[in-house]
Parts: sequence; C-alpha cells; structure tokens
Amino acid sequence: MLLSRYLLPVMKETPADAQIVSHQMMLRAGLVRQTAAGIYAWLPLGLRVLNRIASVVRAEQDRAGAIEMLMPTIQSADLWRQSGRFDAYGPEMLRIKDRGGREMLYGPTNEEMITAIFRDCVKSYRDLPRTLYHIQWKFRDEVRPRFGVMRGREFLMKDAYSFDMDEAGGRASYDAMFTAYLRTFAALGLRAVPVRAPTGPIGGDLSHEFHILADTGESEVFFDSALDDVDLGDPDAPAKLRNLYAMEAEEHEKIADCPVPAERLAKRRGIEVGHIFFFGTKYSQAMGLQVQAKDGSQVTPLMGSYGVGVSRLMGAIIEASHDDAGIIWPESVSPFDIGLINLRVDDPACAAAAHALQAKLEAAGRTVLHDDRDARGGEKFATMDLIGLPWQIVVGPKGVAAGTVELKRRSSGEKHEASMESVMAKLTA
RNA sequence: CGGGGAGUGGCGCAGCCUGGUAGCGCAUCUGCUUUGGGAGCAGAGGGUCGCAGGUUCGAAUCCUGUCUCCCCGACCA
Repeated sequence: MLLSRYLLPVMKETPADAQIVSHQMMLRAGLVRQTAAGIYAWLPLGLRVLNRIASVVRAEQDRAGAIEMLMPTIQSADLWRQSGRFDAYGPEMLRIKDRGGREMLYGPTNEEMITAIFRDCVKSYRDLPRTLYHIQWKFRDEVRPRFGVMRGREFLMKDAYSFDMDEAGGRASYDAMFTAYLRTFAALGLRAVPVRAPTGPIGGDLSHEFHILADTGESEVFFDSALDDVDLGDPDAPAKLRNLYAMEAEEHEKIADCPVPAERLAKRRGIEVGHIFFFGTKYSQAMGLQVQAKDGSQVTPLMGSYGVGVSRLMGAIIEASHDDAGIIWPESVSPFDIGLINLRVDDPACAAAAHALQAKLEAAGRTVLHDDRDARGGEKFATMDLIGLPWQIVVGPKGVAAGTVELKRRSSGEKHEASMESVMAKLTA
C-alpha cells in the first residue's frame, strides 16, 4: 500500500477531548474519528486493526469448537418480553420504533435471540452440546461514555452461547471457553488475569472476568502474585489460574479472611476485556427451549454466555503497549507488517529500491505501508513511530548507494544497516 | 442521574469582562531553497464564532432559551 494513496490523517497535536493515552493515540494515529458521544467511525488503519483483533478472537473460538453465525443488531421488543428483560433492562437499552409503530431495540446482547433460534432449530439431545458465537456491533446507551473506544456506546463484541444437556456438560463448555480466552489474550500479546466474578443464585466458580492490567483500568483488582508465575503454555495453566485468588475490589472487600498472605497479595488496576458465565436455565426456561432426551423426556438445556470486547481490546492493547512516540502493535494485530520509508522520493535510485522492496515483500505475503510521500525524513519517522508498525525499513540515498537499507524494530528501537537481501530474508522467514 | 467545564477554519488556542464586522500556531495549496528524526523564506485558500430568539445604529462579545461535547462521582463488554 502506498501511503500517498491511502487515508491516514495523523495529528501532531493531541485532541483536547481525549484523556487517556490509548484514546489520544487512536485519534492521533488516524485510527478512529468520533461522530457522537461514545460512537466512532473506523478509519482505514483502525479498521485493519479491528479486523485483525476479530480474526484472532475468531480463530480461538473456532479452535475451541464454537460455531460462527451472525445475528442482527436490531431486535424485536417481543423477543425481550419473553424473557422479561424488555422492562428490566432500563434506559441503557436503545429503544426505537419502526414505521409501523412496532417496538424494536438495538441489541445490547443476544441471549434472547440465540435462545429463540436454538429453540426453533433444535429438538433433540443429539444436537447438543453446541456453542455458537457471533461478532457483531452492540449498543448500550451508557450514562457516561468515556475513554474512547474503551467505553463507547456502540462497540464490537464477540458473544458466544453454549447449550448443554446437564451441569457437567455445561461446566465442560465453560472450561473450553475459559481456555480459549487465555489463548486469545495471549495471542493478542496481552496478559489477562482471570478474576472470579459473582455468580448470583447459581453459585460456584462459573463466572470470570478477564482483566488486562493497566494503570488506566477502570476496575481495581486484587490477586495472588503467584498468578504472574503461571506459564500460559502449560496445559494445566487454566486449572492453576482458577485455583489462585483474584477478585475485583468490590468483591474482595466483602471477604473477611483473604486466603492470600499479605506479601503475595497484589493490587492493580485492570481493563475488563472479557466476561464469561454459566447461568443454567435462566433463558432456556423463560423462552421455552426444550429438547427431547434419550429416554424420551423433555429437558431444558443449560446455557452459558461468553463475551469479549473486540473494539475495547484495541484500546486495551494500546494502553499495554506504547511509548512516548506512539503505539507499538503486537505483530498479531498490526495494521501492516512493515512500514517502508523512502527518504528521497525524488531520487530515482531510492524510489526504485523502495518500490522493488515493497513488491517483493508483498509477493511474499507481507503487508507493507510504503511512505512514498514527498515529505521530509523527520515527519516520516514520526508518523511511522506513531502508527506503531512492528518493523520499519528505511531506504535512503547513502544506503542505496552501498546496497543497504536500515531495519528498525519498533518495540525495542534497535536498528541496523543491512543488505536488502538479508532484510528480505529476515522479514519473510 | 448529581456536580463542574467548554463550543471561534481539519487540530490546538486567543479574542468575550470594557460590543465596531475575526486572529495566532500547526495542518492544507503554490513557488523557491532544502532533504537521515515533525525544515526555511515568500505568497494563498479555508470560519454565517453550536443553534434560535432578543437588546442595539451595530453582537463572537450583552440577555434568554436550546442543542452538543468533555471532566468528576454513582452504574457497566
């Protein structure tokens, strides 16, 4: 991709409305544009990141055996009356009427809809267990949107729903998602702490929130510092993590005797990026979902639901990975693999070398943002650092004369001169 | 929803108190000089000052209403 033909409105100055670093950088790096309180347009570069985050989430859902589908954003109020939530949900739900005066809503979540669909499609125990998910826009009319996409009103969310014949099956479905979540956040370059969440009337340990630790997090988390030592590559990691203490401040304070010795109790701020819970027959019962069991009886399936804030993750990733110059994308979500800077667009040798490198890298399957603008070096370096692509290749007249380019690693800042061939080899390995 | 703040060109701001027909920096466009970490000089374009009423010879400025956005707190992927 040639930057001269792209849309990348970077800003040198920080917009006054943005308070936290991820919001500031998303605006400055030309990823998003606010269109109303808590509602954002995704500019080309931001959309690429959003799609890549969704891809990582999708890959781990698929690996865990969940099945992708897509439900609409607009739902009928009737559906929500079946569960009783149309009246219970409160002003957070955006209610609208169609031309016929029918009550509709912009979905804040999809339990009712998936339960109704499953109810109408599935009649036999043979079709269970199943876990279905979709990645779709949601709307919650937050009292106070803030922190950019971290607490927007419109947001992209992956929500999955499991259906099982019995408690043991439900627990297995839950465990599979728990593991999938650990893998997902690790693949995004994040370390997430699973925090036990209140389960309401069901009890047990079947609800967890996943928090990314960051000073700008909205919640306060207490946890056993032994969590830091758990190797996520270890197959027993999920079990180990679930046995270690971790609670949100509000819950922690209710506990008389904390099971963690004071010297091991860590307190950090966290960004909630995922929440999973098992709620049994709450919706299946209300919506009349029943399947016939092997013995001919009618059974009400047990359900769980599993959310990941896809758009929120973009903010969380930036909070966790940036420096003074800008964003540092993990390779798994970076909008492009490589930023290619031509320092002298007017120099035929430089232009030829830069275009050749771009072509070769793209032919090898790497995505490249080639800064071929007629601008000075300093501006190009600053732009590249701001948008945070993992690798930068700098093509300049001195290097080209000597047959070399400069390769820079964004995360460490280290750079060195190397032949074009060796840079190609390194980046396409 | 309570408390506070702000709306002036794409971004950051000044002007408002003490009304006289809009200004600065960045960005943008043109030309020349430059070219390895956000260049210099010269010139140019772009704003019904959130909106609606009112006061006045005259309103960005004063008055009233209204909309929007931001911050702090209580609530949430």
